[in-house]
Amino acid sequence: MIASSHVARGTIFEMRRYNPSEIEPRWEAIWEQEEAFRAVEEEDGRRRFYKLHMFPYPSGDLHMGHAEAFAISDIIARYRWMQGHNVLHPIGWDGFGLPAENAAIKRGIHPKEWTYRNIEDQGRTFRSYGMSFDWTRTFATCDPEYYRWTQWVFLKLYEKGLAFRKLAPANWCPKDQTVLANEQVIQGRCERCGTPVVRKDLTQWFFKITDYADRLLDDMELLEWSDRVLTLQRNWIGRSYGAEVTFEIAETGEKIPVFTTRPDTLWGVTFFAFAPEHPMLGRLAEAGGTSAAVKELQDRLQRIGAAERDEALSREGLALGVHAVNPVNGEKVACFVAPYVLMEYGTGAIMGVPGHDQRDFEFAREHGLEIRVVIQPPGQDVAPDQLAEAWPHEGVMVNSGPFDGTPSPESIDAVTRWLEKEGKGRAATSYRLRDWLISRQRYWGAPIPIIYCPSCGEVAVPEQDLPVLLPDDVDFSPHGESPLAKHEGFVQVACPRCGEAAKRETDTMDTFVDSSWYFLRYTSPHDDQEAWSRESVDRWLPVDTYSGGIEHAILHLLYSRFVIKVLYDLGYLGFVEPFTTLVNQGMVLYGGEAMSKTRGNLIELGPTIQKWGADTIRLTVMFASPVQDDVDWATVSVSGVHKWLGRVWRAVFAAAEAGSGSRGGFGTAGDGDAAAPAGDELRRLAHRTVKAVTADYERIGFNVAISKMMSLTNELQRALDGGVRGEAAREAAEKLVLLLAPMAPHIAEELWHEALGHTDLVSKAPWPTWDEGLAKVQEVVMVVQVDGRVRDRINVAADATEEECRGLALASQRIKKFLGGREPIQVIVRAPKLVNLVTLAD
RNA sequence: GCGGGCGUGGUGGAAUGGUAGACACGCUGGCCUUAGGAGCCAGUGGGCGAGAGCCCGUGCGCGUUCGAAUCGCGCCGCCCGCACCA
Repeated sequence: MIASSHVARGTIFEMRRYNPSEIEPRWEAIWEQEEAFRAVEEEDGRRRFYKLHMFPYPSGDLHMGHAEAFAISDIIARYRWMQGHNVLHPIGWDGFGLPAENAAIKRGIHPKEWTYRNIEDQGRTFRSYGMSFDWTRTFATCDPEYYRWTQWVFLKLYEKGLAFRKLAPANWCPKDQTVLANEQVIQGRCERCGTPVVRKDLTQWFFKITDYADRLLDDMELLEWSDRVLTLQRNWIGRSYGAEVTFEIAETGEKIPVFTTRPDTLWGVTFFAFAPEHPMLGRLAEAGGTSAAVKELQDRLQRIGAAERDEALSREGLALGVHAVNPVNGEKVACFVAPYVLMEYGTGAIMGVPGHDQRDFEFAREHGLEIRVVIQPPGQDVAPDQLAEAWPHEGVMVNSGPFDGTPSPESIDAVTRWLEKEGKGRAATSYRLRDWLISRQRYWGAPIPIIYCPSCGEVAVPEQDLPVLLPDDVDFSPHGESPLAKHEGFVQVACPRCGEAAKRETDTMDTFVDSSWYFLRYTSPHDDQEAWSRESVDRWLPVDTYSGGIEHAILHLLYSRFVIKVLYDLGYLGFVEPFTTLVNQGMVLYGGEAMSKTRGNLIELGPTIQKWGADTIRLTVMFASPVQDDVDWATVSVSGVHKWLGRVWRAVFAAAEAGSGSRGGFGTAGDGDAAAPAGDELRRLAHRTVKAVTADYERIGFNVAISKMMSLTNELQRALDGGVRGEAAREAAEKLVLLLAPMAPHIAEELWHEALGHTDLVSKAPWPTWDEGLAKVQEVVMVVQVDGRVRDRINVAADATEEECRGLALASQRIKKFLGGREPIQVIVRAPKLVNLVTLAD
């Protein structure tokens, strides 16, 4: 018994105005009191449904972007409750991260205080938005009770050899004396001070995600995600098939492999090039007598950023004075150092084929190197000096010794097999994906649980010593190394193995590590014995529907998939993909631009709810466009939706009153027979609407679902005005309220109790059903076409046969007029909707 | 350059290969009201017509089909991602 003051049927109805500011807080309090949306851990025969939305970053309060995203999540969760599922719909916060630190530096308050204050604000706004979260399971990733287990996950990867340190170039701002994440480098400059960023080599921690490249690609077939996101991930991993071919340096005898996707162009190699960071370069330059010039080039590159390097150096290069021997024909070609060769991809060295690669072509032109045609476009005979650009496409091999005449694409396999047989190379696969750099020289993150001992070396913090607590009293302004490095109490530690004085790792983890496993923790959020209970995780996971912004299409989703696969391999989980279905919502724009604080066009959610009510906002963002499309808040009509809710309010109260008097049954009119057919029609419409709207909920077509509910509202009111009374009116009103409940839960509860007199929560009420017979249309408008043009419309019974339709169409006076005596040469009948009379021969 | 997506009224958007523009916003006219960010009614793709109605119309072109916004091919334009990835 929840309703405090529901009005019994048959009493005098008091027609109140729709007043969301009075209704909404009341129902929010009731849901919370009743723990209406608490996921049930025990087995109770219901299907479990895990609805997750990407947890928010606690910077400031919620804005309209959150309004759109979380409305989708909440509607799905509430719909599943009404479908009789046991729903897990949790919320937490991605608490660590740079913005907290920067905001804190700017405002002079501690990141912790700033973060937890924002979490509190956001939580309050979520409640006033009517979110059906299970509030008993909430946490933030910056809680020590949480990051303890993030550190534990790190240790599991470390034990498996998947977390390791290596020297790697980082983005370094010389002014701020700090390492920057890629996202903080805007066009080669520091996002904060505008100083050009330089490369600096630092020893940093990585996760070996590259080991999982194939599985991350191949398991995509298990996912119901949009092609868009899957393609983004596929491109990001960037798997290429080809061959590794070993060249030999003529002067030193050193062997150096290169990766190529086009082994069929091997006879077109006219030069060889190394990346400027290639480790062999020093020795080769020495052998070639070019050490000074090479050193000068390397130093210059070191000083400038990656972006500038791309533009300024384009096809620059320097001959090393040594030669590489092409294994297929024994030719010696000149070796270069060239900045367009990347150390990070393949082997850091390339074979140069100017005839068939545009970059090699431009390089050859620049340096006066030979251009050779070894793949002839089909049916053509192109001489090298006729080439205006490289020919990277398919063709027939020429000037290629034993392979002359071999057509691509078979030529690639043929040459690869030959290389393997001759011991000159082998089939190989290369990836664009790099290992995941997780070190951050920052304060506000989870400390990496590693200790460096002078005797024992790198030692993992024992599990029972977790968490490695982040100290509060730290000077977190940037100084070029982690702020933790200056905190003696943190750094100094006894070696867990030998007890000697040792030092802690002072870098913290990338926040993407925190968010790569948080969805597991919701299943047992307060467990202080283990990160998650295997039993509980197996019950709830994988997530049934995961929703969130497209901006996380690559990093967060890829990292989570990777971590889950590792944990599966280690036996901690029983599934390989965390998120079965993914829904990406569009952005909320303002005047065609993304909302942002700096632009000053950020519409906050809290005040907007104050003004219109949560239900109106939820419906407005859902009605404005399909969920995956953007919404421009500058052009939406909040008042249109608000007015509709007013009509729903009045119609449902009126219907309840009209339905309370006579209980005579469906279609019975209170005042006269005239309304009986209208009541019958209303009833059919109600059933038809339930069927259609249910399908819309299933496919997440919320904008269309709303339009159908609007139509039902309009017809209900019209029917009431036309004198419809009794069950027909009441049933239509009930079904409307039930259909509306996931989207506008507050007004739905109020009407369910106050107008319709129920005592249970509509939020947990069974989803409305429909009668197929009633939902079926009785009479339809049949379109009669002559030669594909609509010439008449005839009302026919929905079950009219093909023969009946044909007869009606041919009997039509209008159609006779259009036929003008001609006999149709063909009659297409699609009973009962369409007849097409064809008179034209083609 | 490569990959993906998208082009429908003044606007947001509907439309299992079968009535294009549902449902709204906006606008126009009218009614009601002391008043209203209220309510109600009618109209609203373009052209022609007094009207019944006719013609045109989903970026452009070609095609498949009795029939195309929808399927295929070729353009044009816009958006997003990656970008010297060998």
